[in-house]
Amino acid sequence: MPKRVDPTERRTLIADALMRVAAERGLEAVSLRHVAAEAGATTGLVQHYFGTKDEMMLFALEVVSGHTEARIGAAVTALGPSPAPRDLVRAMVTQMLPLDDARRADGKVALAFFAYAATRPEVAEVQRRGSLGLRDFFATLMPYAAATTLLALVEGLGLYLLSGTYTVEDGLRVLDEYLDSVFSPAAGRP
Amino acid sequence: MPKRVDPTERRTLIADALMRVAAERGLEAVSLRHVAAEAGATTGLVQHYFGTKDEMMLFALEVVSGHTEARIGAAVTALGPSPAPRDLVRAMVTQMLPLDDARRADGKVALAFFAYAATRPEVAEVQRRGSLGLRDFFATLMPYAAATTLLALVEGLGLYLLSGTYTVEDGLRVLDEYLDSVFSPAAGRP
DNA sequence: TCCGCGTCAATACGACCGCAATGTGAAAGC
DNA sequence: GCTTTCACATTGCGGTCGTATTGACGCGGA
Repeated sequence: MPKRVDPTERRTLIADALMRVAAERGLEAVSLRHVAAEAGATTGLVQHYFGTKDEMMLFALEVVSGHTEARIGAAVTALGPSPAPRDLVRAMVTQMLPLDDARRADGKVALAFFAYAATRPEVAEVQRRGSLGLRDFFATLMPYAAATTLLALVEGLGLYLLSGTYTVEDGLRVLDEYLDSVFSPAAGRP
Repeated sequence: MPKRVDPTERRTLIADALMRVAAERGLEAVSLRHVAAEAGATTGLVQHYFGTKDEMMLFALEVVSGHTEARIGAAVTALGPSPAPRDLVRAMVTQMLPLDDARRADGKVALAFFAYAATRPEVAEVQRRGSLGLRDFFATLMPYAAATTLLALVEGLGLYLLSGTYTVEDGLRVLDEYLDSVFSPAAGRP
């Protein structure tokens, strides 16, 4: 047998390059050549690990959601055991907001994929499942309607933060106010 | 002078074709050839009225925002004079949601442009100005923080409605609940 | 009348695209 | 040591892209 290589390692290496290209120049700049160049490889390598471009895109989408899920998981464990519901929810949705460069890059790619999904039903299905899973989890911590609202609110905040329309302070203030309205029992009313 | 033609009429004709292509096949399928074919014209005509592709895209973006603004204006005048603030706001944001085919198509294009803007600062600036203008107007009808929240919420709802993640009923329920929380004086509390 | 210009069509060009085919090099098994 | 097989590199094909160029056609002004 010849030299053996971990295929998923190579695939994530390529997907990382893809996301760098997508974050810097947009998803429409993602081509086999550009991704290969960004990865310091040739198009042949990319072709070897992804039979077609669509395969590559789909894998990259999974990597992006993997990033956010990993961040969410880390933030949750950092909270220690049995945190207050409000803290838990806040820690989770905070990881979905573009608050630093890493999350900004992921957010850009995620947004690009959202538009990409508008004409690819199978991609849309992946996103749909992820969002609804999150919504259902939130619904165990707060009323169903509030969970639905929260998710939409966070998505919209992410958009406006990404485009620079809202400042980070505004975004966090909006988020905290909404969490207050859900989790605190109509505070400050005599 | 030779044959004269209304240039803006031709330009909107082309832009309409562009939006049809974008709504059906995604913004990445928007090319001079495709747009020209959809408009029943040649690429030469498109080039004649838009020196470059970017000019065409920018004009189309203005047309999309024009659509929503027109819908908003119509909905507002349909409300008659001096409507209740809640009704006014609801009528306006409802026009930003993809609740029928026309608004769905516009929403798809708007989403595509949002992603497009992520790598084009001058496009992002156009969108930013529009959103902040709307936010400031809403801020004359409700608290500033609530206006900020509402806009983000509507944007997120639009996304989830577009992707089919939320149903129209869910979306409208979320919207109405939020409007209740803003406009009704902590109802149902003795 | 005919000239000039606005309007549009036709075509060509160079760049880039996804993808397939083919070649090369090295390590594992015999 | 030869062969096999995986891991990549190279190259080329057919197509589409944005754009520039060029020309035809029609009509208002001289």
